[in-house]
Amino acid sequence: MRILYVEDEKFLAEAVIHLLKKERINVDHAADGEEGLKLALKPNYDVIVLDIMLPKMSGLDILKTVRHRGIKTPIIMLSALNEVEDKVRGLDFGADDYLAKPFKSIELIARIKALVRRPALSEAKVLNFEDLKLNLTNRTLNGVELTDKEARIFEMLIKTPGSAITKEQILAYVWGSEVEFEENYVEVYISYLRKKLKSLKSKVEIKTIRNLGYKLCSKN
Amino acid sequence: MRILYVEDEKFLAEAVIHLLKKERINVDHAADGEEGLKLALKPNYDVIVLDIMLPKMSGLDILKTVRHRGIKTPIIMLSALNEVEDKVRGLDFGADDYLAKPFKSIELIARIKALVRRPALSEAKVLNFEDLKLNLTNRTLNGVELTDKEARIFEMLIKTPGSAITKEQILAYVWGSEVEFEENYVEVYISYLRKKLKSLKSKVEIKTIRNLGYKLCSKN
DNA sequence: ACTAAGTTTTAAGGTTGATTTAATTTGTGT
DNA sequence: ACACAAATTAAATCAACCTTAAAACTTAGT
Repeated sequence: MRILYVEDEKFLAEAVIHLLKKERINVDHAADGEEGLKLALKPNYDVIVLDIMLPKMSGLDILKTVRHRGIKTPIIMLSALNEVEDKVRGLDFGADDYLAKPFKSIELIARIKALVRRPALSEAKVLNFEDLKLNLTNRTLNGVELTDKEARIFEMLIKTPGSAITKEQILAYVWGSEVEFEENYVEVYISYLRKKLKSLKSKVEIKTIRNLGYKLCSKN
Repeated sequence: MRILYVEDEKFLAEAVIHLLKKERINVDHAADGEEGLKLALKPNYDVIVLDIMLPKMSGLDILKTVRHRGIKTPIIMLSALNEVEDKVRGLDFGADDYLAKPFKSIELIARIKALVRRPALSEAKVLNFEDLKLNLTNRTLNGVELTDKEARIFEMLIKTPGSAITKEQILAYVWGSEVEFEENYVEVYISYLRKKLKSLKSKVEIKTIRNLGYKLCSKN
């Protein structure tokens, strides 16, 4: 599990990070709002923890921007002021939980885990469309193995059957928004996926919509 | 046999530990709730004994957290108050037994032994997959001896034949929360397990799924 | 307490295969 | 037919993973 923790109080941050690591939670830390936002837009995190009062850009602004971009990662807000105001505003803007400072680390850990609740060891995450079955637990498409990037792109496609997704959306989700945008990345991987669909003799194909993006649909 | 005993009353704790040691039971002792939880999450104990009233974190909270993590170690709750309330709540949260204070040490010892004997009686701990038979009672894989860590990792793999498990999951289950995260531990042990599978000429192999984890599957 | 055997941790170097890069070819709409 | 978008391919790169061996622990036996 990997989380992003945006916190400017150096001493507190260090203590919390230490405890999170002991819990096997990987932590990226940002010490101000701008860096926090930059990292928050990467598609790497299971949970984002945002202090509200931050240099350069407030936690609430990060929250707003992230949600505005359509990123659904669970977010926990922290506030030094136990003000109902902040709490209400945070939850309004799409935060998932709220914790007043000072808090016990164990409390934060519990809330992080509550938000993630990963599926039990055995249950597989499977997505279906027509004759296709994408298994994200062992990263196979009808038995054929996919690489990390292939699987994430196909996950996007299969989650929105019918409607198209743009290359920008794919880049944002799979590569994160910090990368130099190279649309060719997407083209290369779409090509790999098509090759695999062909080898599966699937009835489904990835259709190009010029100047827009791609969508999954039945042949003919 | 190794147990964890979480108890803040120093004098009582010393007396009980002394008697347990006479019984050749190895005891780790924690004097407050936080330390208790930390130790309880290690996968080292045959039984955990939790006082309910503790500094920093109550025994009930430890119990809840431990069970929430899927740890099945038998747990005995101790309460200074002979309150039905506590008893009921403890058992609800997944405790295996309950003992009211004051208790006689011999009583505690009897209950610990009762709990340890239990699984041996009911379940023959054998897990199968293809041509492999993992015996957890004597820790052998088709007759070949495994070390503790090897056996625990292989147990995870064989319990989820279809799907992959991540290094994080393995670290959490086998090493518990105490270690600074070292993925190389897992890699080393996977390597040892592969060597043993090879020497068994098994049809089964451990497959790496890059950036995800490992799974067990038939060759070819 | 000392020794020996077995297990786990540490660390370094080697290998592999997914990803990136880049050049070329194919396709599409006007 | 033209211009531009998208597809394809193969080679280069780089991070993830593997292996090994030695050091550091543990445990049990004398």
